[in-house]
Amino acid sequence: MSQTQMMKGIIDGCLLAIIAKKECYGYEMAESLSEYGFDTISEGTIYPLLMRMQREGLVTSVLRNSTAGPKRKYYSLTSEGKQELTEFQTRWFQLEKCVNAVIKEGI
Amino acid sequence: MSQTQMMKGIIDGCLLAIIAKKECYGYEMAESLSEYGFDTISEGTIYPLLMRMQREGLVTSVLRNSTAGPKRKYYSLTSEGKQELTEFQTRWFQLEKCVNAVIKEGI
DNA sequence: TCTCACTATCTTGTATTACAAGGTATATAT
DNA sequence: ATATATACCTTGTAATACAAGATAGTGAGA
Repeated sequence: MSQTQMMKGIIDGCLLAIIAKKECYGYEMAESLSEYGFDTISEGTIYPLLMRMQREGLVTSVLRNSTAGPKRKYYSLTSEGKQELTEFQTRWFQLEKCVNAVIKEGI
Repeated sequence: MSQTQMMKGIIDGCLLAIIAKKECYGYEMAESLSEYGFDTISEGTIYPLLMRMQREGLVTSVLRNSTAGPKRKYYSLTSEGKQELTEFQTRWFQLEKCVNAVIKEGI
């Protein structure tokens, strides 16, 4: 069992939460997740997720010039994305409650 | 994004926690997880996980007669299993902290 | 008796996931 | 020139959770 496996399905929601705070690009999100305390999350994980969420209509993107490298693809939430974030938060709090119940209490 | 995806990698640890409380068999663990508030977790999920964890030396099993159906395969934690449970708890609390930070706070 | 419901385990096939590894390309500093 | 940091993307792989279904024992009621 690895930290990796425990992450499954949760990174998506965290990316939505990060984008909700401010318009943001993939490379920046990877750094942001590290600052929040996550183990380094590969760009090979993040970029496909962003592309899938765009395909699903949860986010939109625009290219903007950077002063320090190639163009950045900035993502924003759509209204569907905002709704999905809300639903993710609900699922997360539910999961948190259940796992803590199993871990901490006796039957 | 589904509840399903968010579960990935977490069920293992919850099973270890349930077995730690008392010797337990697969079918019973499925019911137990429901009582803890989890959405129904398929037996097609649980049995392969138990078999994998046995293969990895985290649990052992014994067959015992049942008064109400076929024999039950009761699982117990090995010392490796106990250690893995401890490590799972550490990883879980870390994950919990990080996800809540992303969801709740601004940068 | 026979059939239904419940108990209990396991297998097969599928979609999805996270990632390592590597490729491509731009900008700045040395 | 070349190195470093920035920035995006693709390919191939191992693992995951599950739906669906196979198999089988037990007990209750028609």
